[in-house]
Amino acid sequence: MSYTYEYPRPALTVDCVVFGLDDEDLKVLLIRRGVEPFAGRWALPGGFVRMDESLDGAARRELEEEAGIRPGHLEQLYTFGAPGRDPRGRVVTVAYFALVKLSDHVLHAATDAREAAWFPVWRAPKLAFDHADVLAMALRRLKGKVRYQPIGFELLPPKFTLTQLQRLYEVILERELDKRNFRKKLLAMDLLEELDEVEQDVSHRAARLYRFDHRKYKQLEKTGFNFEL
Amino acid sequence: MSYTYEYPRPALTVDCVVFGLDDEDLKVLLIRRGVEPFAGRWALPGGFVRMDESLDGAARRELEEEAGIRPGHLEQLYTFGAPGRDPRGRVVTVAYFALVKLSDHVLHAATDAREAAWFPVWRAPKLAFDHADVLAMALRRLKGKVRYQPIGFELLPPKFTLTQLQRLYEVILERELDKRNFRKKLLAMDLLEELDEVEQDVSHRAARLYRFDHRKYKQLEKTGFNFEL
DNA sequence: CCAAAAGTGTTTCACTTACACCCATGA
DNA sequence: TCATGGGTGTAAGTGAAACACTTTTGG
Repeated sequence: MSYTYEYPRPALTVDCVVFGLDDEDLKVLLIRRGVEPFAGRWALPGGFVRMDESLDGAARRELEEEAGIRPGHLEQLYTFGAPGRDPRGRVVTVAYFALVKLSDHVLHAATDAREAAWFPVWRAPKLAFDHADVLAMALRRLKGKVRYQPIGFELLPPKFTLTQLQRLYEVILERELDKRNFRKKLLAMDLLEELDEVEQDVSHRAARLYRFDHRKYKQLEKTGFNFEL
Repeated sequence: MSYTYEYPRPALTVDCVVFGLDDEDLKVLLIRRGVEPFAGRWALPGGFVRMDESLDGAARRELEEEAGIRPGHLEQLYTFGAPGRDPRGRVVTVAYFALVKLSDHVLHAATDAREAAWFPVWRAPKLAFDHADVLAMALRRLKGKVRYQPIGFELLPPKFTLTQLQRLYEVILERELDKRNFRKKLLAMDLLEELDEVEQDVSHRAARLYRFDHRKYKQLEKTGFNFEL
């Protein structure tokens, strides 16, 4: 059936939804397009998949090239291939979903002459192509996954306070959580290493810092343990 | 940036993992390959995506063409694109995951001159390409999803007994469930319509038949109800 | 009357939820 | 000393899990 190779082929791209978190908001990384179609519009970082690289590899390369970002968590999200999604012709895109520690990634002005910026996810500008759909799906995935996999930590600095962690969940899940119950539950999991340090430069009692214990999590995972909210 | 279109493009296919359930086993639909590579080997049904059809559309078309199947549930699973996965060259495949009522799909011998058959998922033959990985991922997805979405019903006939339903979950989740707790929980959800009929032709007390109430589920979904196990 | 599966309730235990006050710190 | 967030425990309610016998039917 090698004649099948003579079929015309769609173009193949990857696009990445990269989330970050700061004191104000959950943020998403966008790039301003320089060329048609959608010149001037904001869009997800992404680009064409090369013949010799994996899909994950393409996603990582594009993030590095377009924004100098190496995400702490990267996973495939969904593949979008509706025939009309790119006005230039048939382009199928494999969308990825990534989390970064914003503190590590202050954008040092547009790596490859493009404009890159973080936008609050709930107030993103109008996006190019079907990227609004991609973003929406990524948010749904984040909201779902954060509850049963400890990926949220990839949005925080290595050392964080329980209040920061709680705020992370509140922002992502879009609801308030009870402080005492939250702390009880998380500490009971025994996945947070309690440090002998406190946050600095606050004008009130300084909170204790914790670190997520990846090693312990991997152990527990094997024994059938399930992280849950 | 339309020069990018001159990049060489990977070929794009879809492959489908179709599950069915009978009295013995959870089954997966396989097609025997007629040509190289992997001639004679069993593989997932699938084929090339046409320029004018959606990815879902391609999956449905291939299932129809290769096995005469119209699945009750079809969803995108994952996109596999490791550079070496097809010996002929770069082929990226969008994998789908489908459920059918086996009773509706007794295979009427190979629609397009190919051999198609149902295999027990835990005893599938050696598969072509990376299809074993695809199957493994589909199983993981099924196992996960069946617990929080009522898709299992797509594997059963429209009218079924609670015992059949329980067996379905036991087979998929690979563990035994307590009969009383199972019935209590499911009936409490109020999603099963109790019919005035019983199963036929059994040599013991006949069990009552139930029907899944899709309509009611859609209602409840809106009100924030969550199906769970 | 025997075999086979259908059908049915209660208790225990664990976890979730709701809820309010004192403490430590820096300004 | 005041403002700000940090940190803590208990009681009530809800849901999960464990568990065994009687009923119905056909052979």
